[in-house]
Amino acid sequence: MLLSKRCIYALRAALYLALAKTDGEYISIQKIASELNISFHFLTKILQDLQRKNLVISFRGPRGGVALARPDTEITSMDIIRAINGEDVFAQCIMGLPGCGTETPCPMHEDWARSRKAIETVFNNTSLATLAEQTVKKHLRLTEPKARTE
Amino acid sequence: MLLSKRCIYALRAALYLALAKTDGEYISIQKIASELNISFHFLTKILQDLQRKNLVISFRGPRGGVALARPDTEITSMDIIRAINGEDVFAQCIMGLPGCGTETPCPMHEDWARSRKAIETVFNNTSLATLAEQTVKKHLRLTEPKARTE
DNA sequence: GACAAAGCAGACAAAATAGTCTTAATACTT
DNA sequence: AAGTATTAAGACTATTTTGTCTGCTTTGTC
Ligand code: SF4
Ligand code: SF4
Repeated sequence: MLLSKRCIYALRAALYLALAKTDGEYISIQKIASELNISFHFLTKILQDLQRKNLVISFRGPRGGVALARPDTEITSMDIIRAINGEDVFAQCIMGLPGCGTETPCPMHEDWARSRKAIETVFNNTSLATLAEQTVKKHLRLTEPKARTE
Repeated sequence: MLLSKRCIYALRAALYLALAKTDGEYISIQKIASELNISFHFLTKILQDLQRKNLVISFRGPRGGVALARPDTEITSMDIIRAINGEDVFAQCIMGLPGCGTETPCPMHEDWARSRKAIETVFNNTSLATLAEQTVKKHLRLTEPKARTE
Protein backbone atom coordinates (compact mmCIF):
# COMPACT_ATOMS: atom_id res chain seq x y z
CA MET A 1 0.00 0.00 0.00
CA LEU A 2 1.45 3.31 -1.05
CA LEU A 3 -0.24 5.54 1.48
CA SER A 4 -1.18 4.79 5.06
CA LYS A 5 -4.81 4.67 6.11
CA ARG A 6 -4.31 7.82 8.11
CA CYS A 7 -3.25 9.49 4.91
CA ILE A 8 -6.14 8.16 2.86
CA TYR A 9 -8.61 9.28 5.52
CA ALA A 10 -6.97 12.69 5.58
CA LEU A 11 -7.33 13.01 1.81
CA ARG A 12 -10.95 11.96 1.86
CA ALA A 13 -11.77 14.34 4.69
CA ALA A 14 -9.97 17.22 3.02
CA LEU A 15 -11.81 16.63 -0.22
CA TYR A 16 -15.06 16.46 1.69
CA LEU A 17 -14.32 19.87 3.16
CA ALA A 18 -13.46 21.23 -0.26
CA LEU A 19 -16.77 20.00 -1.60
CA ALA A 20 -18.75 21.38 1.32
CA LYS A 21 -18.36 25.02 0.26
CA THR A 22 -19.62 26.51 3.48
CA ASP A 23 -19.10 30.26 3.69
CA GLY A 24 -17.03 30.52 6.79
CA GLU A 25 -19.07 27.78 8.44
CA TYR A 26 -17.40 24.88 10.21
CA ILE A 27 -18.27 21.27 9.67
CA SER A 28 -18.28 18.92 12.62
CA ILE A 29 -15.87 16.04 12.58
CA GLN A 30 -18.74 13.85 13.66
CA LYS A 31 -20.54 14.55 10.42
CA ILE A 32 -17.50 13.98 8.23
CA ALA A 33 -16.70 10.77 10.04
CA SER A 34 -20.16 9.34 9.67
CA GLU A 35 -20.53 10.34 6.03
CA LEU A 36 -17.13 8.98 5.07
CA ASN A 37 -17.53 5.98 7.35
CA ILE A 38 -14.37 6.67 9.31
CA SER A 39 -14.00 6.22 13.05
CA PHE A 40 -14.84 9.54 14.67
CA HIS A 41 -12.04 9.55 17.21
CA PHE A 42 -9.49 8.40 14.72
CA LEU A 43 -10.48 11.07 12.25
CA THR A 44 -10.34 13.63 15.04
CA LYS A 45 -6.70 12.85 15.62
CA ILE A 46 -5.93 12.93 11.95
CA LEU A 47 -7.58 16.30 11.52
CA GLN A 48 -5.65 17.56 14.51
CA ASP A 49 -2.50 16.66 12.63
CA LEU A 50 -3.71 18.63 9.64
CA GLN A 51 -4.53 21.50 11.92
CA ARG A 52 -1.03 21.52 13.38
CA LYS A 53 0.31 21.74 9.84
CA ASN A 54 -2.03 24.65 9.16
CA LEU A 55 -4.02 22.91 6.49
CA VAL A 56 -7.29 23.10 8.36
CA ILE A 57 -8.61 25.34 11.11
CA SER A 58 -10.93 24.25 13.86
CA PHE A 59 -13.37 25.78 16.26
CA ARG A 60 -14.93 24.37 19.40
CA GLY A 61 -18.36 24.62 20.83
CA PRO A 62 -21.76 24.51 19.15
CA ARG A 63 -21.57 25.28 15.45
CA GLY A 64 -17.87 24.49 15.75
CA GLY A 65 -15.96 22.02 13.63
CA VAL A 66 -13.25 22.18 11.03
CA ALA A 67 -12.70 23.98 7.74
CA LEU A 68 -9.92 24.32 5.23
CA ALA A 69 -7.33 26.85 6.31
CA ARG A 70 -6.74 28.05 2.77
CA PRO A 71 -8.78 28.11 -0.44
CA ASP A 72 -8.98 24.64 -1.92
CA THR A 73 -7.05 25.90 -4.92
CA GLU A 74 -4.03 26.37 -2.69
CA ILE A 75 -3.93 22.96 -1.08
CA THR A 76 -2.53 20.08 -3.07
CA SER A 77 -3.00 16.43 -2.33
CA MET A 78 0.74 16.38 -1.79
CA ASP A 79 0.30 18.86 1.05
CA ILE A 80 -2.03 16.46 2.80
CA ILE A 81 0.19 13.49 2.14
CA ARG A 82 3.27 15.21 3.45
CA ALA A 83 1.44 16.47 6.51
CA ILE A 84 0.40 12.97 7.49
CA ASN A 85 3.08 10.67 6.18
CA GLY A 86 6.03 12.97 6.70
CA GLU A 87 8.15 14.95 4.32
CA ASP A 88 9.98 12.05 2.76
CA VAL A 89 7.15 9.75 1.78
CA PHE A 90 8.47 9.27 -1.69
CA ALA A 91 12.10 9.18 -0.70
CA GLN A 92 12.10 5.55 0.26
CA CYS A 93 12.66 3.09 -2.46
CA ILE A 94 12.24 -0.37 -3.82
CA MET A 95 15.38 -2.08 -2.71
CA GLY A 96 15.53 -0.01 0.44
CA LEU A 97 19.27 0.01 0.72
CA PRO A 98 20.63 2.37 3.34
CA GLY A 99 22.61 5.33 2.12
CA CYS A 100 21.43 4.91 -1.44
CA GLY A 101 21.79 7.66 -3.96
CA THR A 102 22.23 8.35 -7.60
CA GLU A 103 25.97 7.79 -7.37
CA THR A 104 25.74 4.17 -6.30
CA PRO A 105 22.20 3.20 -7.12
CA CYS A 106 20.75 -0.25 -6.76
CA PRO A 107 19.57 -2.05 -9.92
CA MET A 108 15.98 -0.87 -9.73
CA HIS A 109 16.88 2.74 -9.41
CA GLU A 110 16.24 3.98 -12.88
CA ASP A 111 12.83 2.49 -13.54
CA TRP A 112 11.56 3.16 -10.09
CA ALA A 113 12.77 6.73 -10.00
CA ARG A 114 10.83 7.45 -13.17
CA SER A 115 7.58 6.01 -11.85
CA ARG A 116 8.06 7.68 -8.53
CA LYS A 117 8.55 11.04 -10.15
CA ALA A 118 5.39 10.56 -12.15
CA ILE A 119 3.34 9.85 -9.05
CA GLU A 120 4.85 12.76 -7.22
CA THR A 121 3.96 15.05 -10.09
CA VAL A 122 0.39 13.86 -10.10
CA PHE A 123 -0.01 14.62 -6.42
CA ASN A 124 1.73 17.95 -6.70
CA ASN A 125 -0.47 19.07 -9.57
CA THR A 126 -3.71 17.94 -8.02
CA SER A 127 -5.22 20.56 -5.75
CA LEU A 128 -8.29 19.92 -3.67
CA ALA A 129 -10.10 22.31 -5.98
CA THR A 130 -9.18 20.19 -8.98
CA LEU A 131 -10.37 17.08 -7.24
CA ALA A 132 -13.58 18.74 -6.14
CA GLU A 133 -14.23 20.07 -9.61
CA GLN A 134 -13.74 16.67 -11.18
CA THR A 135 -15.95 15.12 -8.57
CA VAL A 136 -18.82 17.42 -9.42
CA LYS A 137 -18.29 17.53 -13.15
CA LYS A 138 -17.97 13.82 -13.66
CA HIS A 139 -20.42 12.76 -11.01
CA LEU A 140 -17.69 10.87 -9.22
CA ARG A 141 -18.23 9.58 -5.76
CA LEU A 142 -16.49 10.23 -2.50
CA THR A 143 -18.62 8.41 0.01
CA GLU A 144 -19.48 4.78 -0.22
CA PRO A 145 -22.29 3.79 -2.49
CA LYS A 146 -25.30 2.98 -0.35
CA ALA A 147 -28.46 2.94 -2.41
CA ARG A 148 -26.91 1.68 -5.59
CA THR A 149 -25.53 -1.79 -5.70
CA GLU A 150 -22.69 -2.43 -8.09
CA MET B 1 6.13 2.67 1.70
CA LEU B 2 5.03 0.85 -1.41
CA LEU B 3 6.39 -2.59 -0.60
CA SER B 4 6.69 -4.30 2.76
CA LYS B 5 10.09 -5.07 4.19
CA ARG B 6 9.49 -8.75 3.66
CA CYS B 7 9.01 -7.98 0.01
CA ILE B 8 12.11 -5.83 -0.26
CA TYR B 9 14.18 -8.49 1.45
CA ALA B 10 12.77 -11.09 -0.89
CA LEU B 11 13.70 -9.00 -3.92
CA ARG B 12 17.21 -8.42 -2.68
CA ALA B 13 17.72 -12.08 -1.85
CA ALA B 14 16.37 -13.18 -5.21
CA LEU B 15 18.65 -10.80 -7.03
CA TYR B 16 21.54 -12.03 -4.96
CA LEU B 17 20.77 -15.55 -6.09
CA ALA B 18 20.54 -14.44 -9.69
CA LEU B 19 23.94 -12.81 -9.43
CA ALA B 20 25.52 -15.82 -7.75
CA LYS B 21 25.51 -17.95 -10.91
CA THR B 22 26.34 -21.22 -9.19
CA ASP B 23 26.01 -24.23 -11.46
CA GLY B 24 23.50 -26.25 -9.56
CA GLU B 25 25.11 -25.28 -6.26
CA TYR B 26 23.03 -24.05 -3.37
CA ILE B 27 23.77 -20.94 -1.39
CA SER B 28 23.18 -20.98 2.34
CA ILE B 29 20.63 -18.57 3.73
CA GLN B 30 23.17 -17.69 6.37
CA LYS B 31 25.48 -16.30 3.74
CA ILE B 32 22.80 -14.32 1.95
CA ALA B 33 21.55 -12.91 5.23
CA SER B 34 24.94 -11.75 6.37
CA GLU B 35 25.92 -10.26 3.01
CA LEU B 36 22.64 -8.44 2.62
CA ASN B 37 22.51 -7.55 6.30
CA ILE B 38 19.14 -9.14 6.88
CA SER B 39 18.16 -11.11 9.96
CA PHE B 40 18.92 -14.76 9.26
CA HIS B 41 15.76 -16.22 10.77
CA PHE B 42 13.59 -13.61 9.18
CA LEU B 43 15.09 -14.21 5.77
CA THR B 44 14.68 -17.93 6.26
CA LYS B 45 10.95 -17.51 6.63
CA ILE B 46 10.76 -15.21 3.65
CA LEU B 47 12.65 -17.67 1.47
CA GLN B 48 10.38 -20.42 2.67
CA ASP B 49 7.51 -18.38 1.31
CA LEU B 50 9.27 -18.10 -2.02
CA GLN B 51 9.90 -21.80 -1.95
CA ARG B 52 6.22 -22.55 -1.40
CA LYS B 53 5.46 -20.42 -4.43
CA ASN B 54 8.03 -22.39 -6.42
CA LEU B 55 10.29 -19.45 -7.05
CA VAL B 56 13.26 -20.95 -5.24
CA ILE B 57 14.26 -24.48 -4.36
CA SER B 58 16.04 -25.48 -1.19
CA PHE B 59 18.15 -28.28 0.10
CA ARG B 60 19.10 -29.21 3.65
CA GLY B 61 22.31 -30.42 5.12
CA PRO B 62 25.92 -29.48 4.45
CA ARG B 63 26.34 -27.79 1.08
CA GLY B 64 22.61 -27.18 1.21
CA GLY B 65 20.91 -23.85 0.80
CA VAL B 66 18.66 -22.21 -1.70
CA ALA B 67 18.74 -21.54 -5.42
CA LEU B 68 16.38 -20.09 -8.00
CA ALA B 69 13.81 -22.61 -9.15
CA ARG B 70 13.85 -21.29 -12.70
CA PRO B 71 16.34 -19.45 -14.87
CA ASP B 72 16.57 -15.82 -13.81
CA THR B 73 15.19 -14.83 -17.19
CA GLU B 74 11.91 -16.44 -16.23
CA ILE B 75 11.37 -14.77 -12.88
CA THR B 76 10.13 -11.21 -12.81
CA SER B 77 10.29 -8.87 -9.88
CA MET B 78 6.52 -8.94 -10.02
CA ASP B 79 6.65 -12.68 -9.36
CA ILE B 80 8.53 -12.02 -6.15
CA ILE B 81 6.28 -9.17 -5.13
CA ARG B 82 3.14 -11.15 -5.71
CA ALA B 83 4.53 -14.16 -3.86
CA ILE B 84 5.22 -12.10 -0.77
CA ASN B 85 2.64 -9.34 -0.74
CA GLY B 86 -0.22 -11.27 -2.25
CA GLU B 87 -1.82 -11.21 -5.65
CA ASP B 88 -3.52 -7.87 -5.37
CA VAL B 89 -0.72 -5.60 -4.23
CA PHE B 90 -1.49 -2.99 -6.79
CA ALA B 91 -5.23 -3.35 -6.58
CA GLN B 92 -5.63 -1.03 -3.64
CA CYS B 93 -5.86 2.61 -4.36
CA ILE B 94 -5.43 6.14 -3.20
CA MET B 95 -8.82 6.97 -1.80
CA GLY B 96 -9.34 3.39 -0.69
CA LEU B 97 -13.07 3.36 -1.05
CA PRO B 98 -14.66 -0.04 -0.70
CA GLY B 99 -16.29 -1.46 -3.77
CA CYS B 100 -14.61 1.00 -6.08
CA GLY B 101 -14.44 0.43 -9.79
CA THR B 102 -14.27 2.18 -13.10
CA GLU B 103 -18.03 2.69 -13.12
CA THR B 104 -18.15 4.85 -10.04
CA PRO B 105 -14.58 5.92 -9.49
CA CYS B 106 -13.38 8.36 -6.87
CA PRO B 107 -11.80 11.64 -8.00
CA MET B 108 -8.24 10.38 -7.99
CA HIS B 109 -8.97 7.40 -10.11
CA GLU B 110 -7.71 8.53 -13.47
CA ASP B 111 -4.31 9.91 -12.50
CA TRP B 112 -3.57 7.21 -10.02
CA ALA B 113 -4.59 4.40 -12.34
CA ARG B 114 -2.12 5.65 -14.91
CA SER B 115 0.78 5.81 -12.48
CA ARG B 116 -0.11 2.48 -11.00
CA LYS B 117 -0.17 0.88 -14.38
CA ALA B 118 3.25 2.29 -15.12
CA ILE B 119 4.73 0.83 -11.96
CA GLU B 120 3.10 -2.50 -12.59
CA THR B 121 4.57 -2.57 -16.07
CA VAL B 122 8.03 -1.82 -14.76
CA PHE B 123 7.89 -4.73 -12.36
CA ASN B 124 6.39 -7.05 -14.91
CA ASN B 125 9.04 -6.26 -17.46
CA THR B 126 11.94 -6.52 -15.09
CA SER B 127 13.24 -10.06 -14.76
CA LEU B 128 15.90 -11.03 -12.29
CA ALA B 129 18.17 -11.54 -15.27
CA THR B 130 17.63 -7.97 -16.37
CA LEU B 131 18.36 -6.70 -12.92
CA ALA B 132 21.44 -8.85 -12.61
CA GLU B 133 22.68 -7.76 -16.00
CA GLN B 134 22.27 -4.10 -15.17
CA THR B 135 23.95 -4.64 -11.87
CA VAL B 136 27.04 -6.06 -13.50
CA LYS B 137 27.11 -3.79 -16.51
CA LYS B 138 26.67 -0.56 -14.65
CA HIS B 139 28.61 -1.54 -11.55
CA LEU B 140 25.52 -1.02 -9.47
CA ARG B 141 25.42 -2.20 -5.93
CA LEU B 142 23.21 -4.65 -4.09
CA THR B 143 24.84 -4.92 -0.71
CA GLU B 144 25.55 -1.98 1.50
CA PRO B 145 28.61 0.05 0.76
CA LYS B 146 31.22 -0.78 3.35
CA ALA B 147 34.67 0.36 2.28
CA ARG B 148 33.54 3.37 0.35
CA THR B 149 32.03 6.25 2.18
CA GLU B 150 29.56 8.43 0.35
C1' DG C 1 -24.58 30.91 35.30
C1' DA C 2 -26.16 26.22 33.64
C1' DC C 3 -26.13 23.35 30.04
C1' DA C 4 -25.04 21.37 25.69
C1' DA C 5 -22.17 20.94 21.58
C1' DA C 6 -18.37 20.73 19.77
C1' DG C 7 -12.86 19.94 19.47
C1' DC C 8 -8.47 18.58 22.47
C1' DA C 9 -5.46 15.44 24.84
C1' DG C 10 -3.75 11.46 26.23
C1' DA C 11 -4.25 6.73 27.96
C1' DC C 12 -5.53 2.44 26.38
C1' DA C 13 -6.61 -1.73 23.21
C1' DA C 14 -6.40 -4.36 18.96
C1' DA C 15 -4.35 -5.71 14.80
C1' DA C 16 -0.77 -5.97 11.55
C1' DT C 17 3.96 -6.26 10.67
C1' DA C 18 8.63 -7.29 11.81
C1' DG C 19 11.86 -9.90 14.07
C1' DT C 20 13.80 -13.71 17.44
C1' DC C 21 14.40 -18.17 19.25
C1' DT C 22 14.06 -23.03 20.00
C1' DT C 23 13.39 -27.47 18.34
C1' DA C 24 12.94 -30.52 14.77
C1' DA C 25 14.06 -32.78 10.22
C1' DT C 26 17.31 -33.77 6.67
C1' DA C 27 21.55 -34.63 4.35
C1' DC C 28 26.46 -34.81 3.98
C1' DT C 29 31.13 -36.32 6.05
C1' DT C 30 34.05 -39.27 8.37
C1' DA D 1 26.85 -44.72 13.49
C1' DA D 2 28.11 -40.10 15.10
C1' DG D 3 28.56 -35.54 14.30
C1' DT D 4 27.78 -31.41 11.84
C1' DA D 5 25.67 -28.21 8.68
C1' DT D 6 21.94 -26.85 6.87
C1' DT D 7 16.69 -25.76 6.05
C1' DA D 8 11.64 -26.30 8.18
C1' DA D 9 8.24 -25.23 11.42
C1' DG D 10 6.18 -22.87 14.69
C1' DA D 11 6.02 -20.49 19.12
C1' DC D 12 7.25 -16.35 20.95
C1' DT D 13 8.39 -11.19 21.38
C1' DA D 14 8.72 -6.38 19.76
C1' DT D 15 7.32 -2.56 17.09
C1' DT D 16 4.29 0.04 14.36
C1' DT D 17 -0.10 1.15 12.87
C1' DT D 18 -4.79 1.49 13.65
C1' DG D 19 -8.54 2.27 16.37
C1' DT D 20 -11.23 3.21 21.01
C1' DC D 21 -12.40 5.37 25.19
C1' DT D 22 -12.64 8.66 28.87
C1' DG D 23 -12.22 12.99 30.65
C1' DC D 24 -11.09 17.98 29.81
C1' DT D 25 -11.56 22.56 27.53
C1' DT D 26 -13.73 25.88 24.74
C1' DT D 27 -17.78 28.13 22.93
C1' DG D 28 -22.52 29.23 22.09
C1' DT D 29 -27.44 29.36 23.87
C1' DC D 30 -30.93 29.85 27.18
S1 SF4 E 1 19.40 3.02 -5.41
FE1 SF4 E 1 17.56 4.02 -6.27
S2 SF4 E 1 16.01 2.40 -6.44
FE2 SF4 E 1 17.67 1.60 -5.14
S3 SF4 E 1 16.96 2.01 -3.02
FE3 SF4 E 1 18.24 3.77 -3.66
S4 SF4 E 1 16.86 5.33 -4.57
FE4 SF4 E 1 15.76 3.33 -4.42
S1 SF4 F 1 -12.08 4.87 -7.64
FE1 SF4 F 1 -10.05 4.50 -8.61
S2 SF4 F 1 -8.61 5.81 -7.45
FE2 SF4 F 1 -10.49 5.72 -6.24
S3 SF4 F 1 -10.18 4.05 -4.76
FE3 SF4 F 1 -11.21 3.15 -6.57
S4 SF4 F 1 -9.58 2.42 -7.99
FE4 SF4 F 1 -8.64 3.82 -6.45
